[in-house]
Amino acid sequence: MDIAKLAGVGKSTVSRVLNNDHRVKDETRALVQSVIAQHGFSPSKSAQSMRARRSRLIGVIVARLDSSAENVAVSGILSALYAQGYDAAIMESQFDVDLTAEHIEVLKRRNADGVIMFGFSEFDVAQLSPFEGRCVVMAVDTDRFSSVSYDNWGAVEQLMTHFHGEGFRHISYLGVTPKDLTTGKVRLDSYLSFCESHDLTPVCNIAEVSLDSGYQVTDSLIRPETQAVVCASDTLALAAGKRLQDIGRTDIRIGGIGNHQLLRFVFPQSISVDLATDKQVTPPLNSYSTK
Amino acid sequence: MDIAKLAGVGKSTVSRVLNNDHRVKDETRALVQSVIAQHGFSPSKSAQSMRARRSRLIGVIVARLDSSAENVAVSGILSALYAQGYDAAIMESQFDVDLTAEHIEVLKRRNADGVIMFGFSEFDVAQLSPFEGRCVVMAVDTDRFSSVSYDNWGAVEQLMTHFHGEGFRHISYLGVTPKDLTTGKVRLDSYLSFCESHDLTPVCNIAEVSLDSGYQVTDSLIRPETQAVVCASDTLALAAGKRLQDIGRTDIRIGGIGNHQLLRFVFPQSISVDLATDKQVTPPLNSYSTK
DNA sequence: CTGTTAGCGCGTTCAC
DNA sequence: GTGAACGCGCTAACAG
Repeated sequence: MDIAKLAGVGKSTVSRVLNNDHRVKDETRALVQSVIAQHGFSPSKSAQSMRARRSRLIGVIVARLDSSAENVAVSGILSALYAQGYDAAIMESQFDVDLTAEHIEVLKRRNADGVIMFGFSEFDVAQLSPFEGRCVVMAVDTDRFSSVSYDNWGAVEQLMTHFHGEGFRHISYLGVTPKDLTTGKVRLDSYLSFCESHDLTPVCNIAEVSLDSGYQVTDSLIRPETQAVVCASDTLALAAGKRLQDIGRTDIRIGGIGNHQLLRFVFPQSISVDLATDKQVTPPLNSYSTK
Repeated sequence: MDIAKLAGVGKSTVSRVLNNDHRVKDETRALVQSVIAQHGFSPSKSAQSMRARRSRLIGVIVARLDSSAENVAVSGILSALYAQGYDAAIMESQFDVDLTAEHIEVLKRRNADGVIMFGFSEFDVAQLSPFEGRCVVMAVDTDRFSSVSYDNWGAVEQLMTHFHGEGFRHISYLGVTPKDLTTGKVRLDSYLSFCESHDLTPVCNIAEVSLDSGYQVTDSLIRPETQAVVCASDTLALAAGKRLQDIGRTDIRIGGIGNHQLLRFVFPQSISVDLATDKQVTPPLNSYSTK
């Protein structure tokens, strides 16, 4: 260690200063610190994590970097991590199982202390076994790992209750494929269940996760008596809103999930529930807040 | 190295297998590989980068994780990086000088091989001095580091030329504060210059970078004769589009910068130029493509 | 072709 | 309080 000789002290003294060990005389500490500052020295994380057997690095694997829902969560996660003195390695799975596997491998090789993974349908949680006990899976239900699952059922129910409370009895639903368990099946089931228990006639259809698809499929949901359209995501809600506008049905209200700011801005007749405020954490972990 | 003993060979042989060194007998290689596979072993990046004096890690500091313009660029950067066998450390500056400094410090401590930084007004490129010669600054003009600057002037000019070519002579401009050199001043100057050289009367104003602000400021740009509004960003264009819709001026065309998919979807009367296709790289670097 | 040796920069004993 | 010595997992240089 260069600093040690420059300050005329031993390596371990420098190490102690770096780690705020109290067993250092104040003058010595000041001296070492000034030398460190002068040379812009900073300890190597590689060496530290090699020796200390931990890296203070947490991998955060999102599905898409440009997903607004994930961004909200990531933003909270990052500040919580930084506050605890951890670094984050943000990676993008792109819903790709192989790419995800590579990311996990990299995290393993970097001695990551843990992983926060945003799940997707095809993702096999078993891939996380190297991080067993040190990982959290978001937006997926699994009993093998700690998981934070969004309250998909509740989100749809919340929207339905809202519209139903306004006296609406003709509420359509625009969803995504049930192959996607959480965004697809659970939300659709929640809609159907609500309809059944409240004696409503369900009118629903499935679209791709794209604006154009949502736009086109919307037509199949519109009857003269339709009063609202609940959508499985804000992207679909935007698409539906646009279609409704184009066919002059601005009387129809829109419900989305994700709390995307553009939705309400462009289509004020819409509401969107925020998944981030309504999570279910299983089992209990060290608490972290999205704030 | 555990693998070495298990396979009954020397450490360096294992190392050679790991690094695809040809100087290993095929059987030995196969043996070692099978042992490696059996134990799910993978070499520690910490140890490697400590020894090899390089980490194959590149820091990518974006301003905002949810910026669509940056996401487009990052997406291309990531695939280019992965293709070259590099890892990326994605970080978010949030336009915060201090946070950026911390990120750079972390990258230094992790022995990052280089940095790709998306600049912002207050950012002082001097902070990157530890990575002198090994960094690229995006969206900022500087002669100290390699920089990729978007063609801000050209983007506005392109939009103006487009509308002018359609015969429009009353084109307003909605910009952001000139304190922001690239998004603010350069784009505004480009507008003013175009007006002067084409004998148009400039009508322009400055908004905050928010939907609400853009919405409000739009009014000040609208005259009975107004034919188009060019905006400094797609966010502002969305805001303007909404305002124009609300006041029934859908005859007015909109120009944005950033190629945000929602803009054209919601307001088909708009066009948006893509900064990503029109970059200026200074000085020449190892080429990389956003594709 | 393969094994042995010497550090990379740090934290952690253990002596002083 | 402080310094010297050792080893983390790996690669490069050298010796077979």
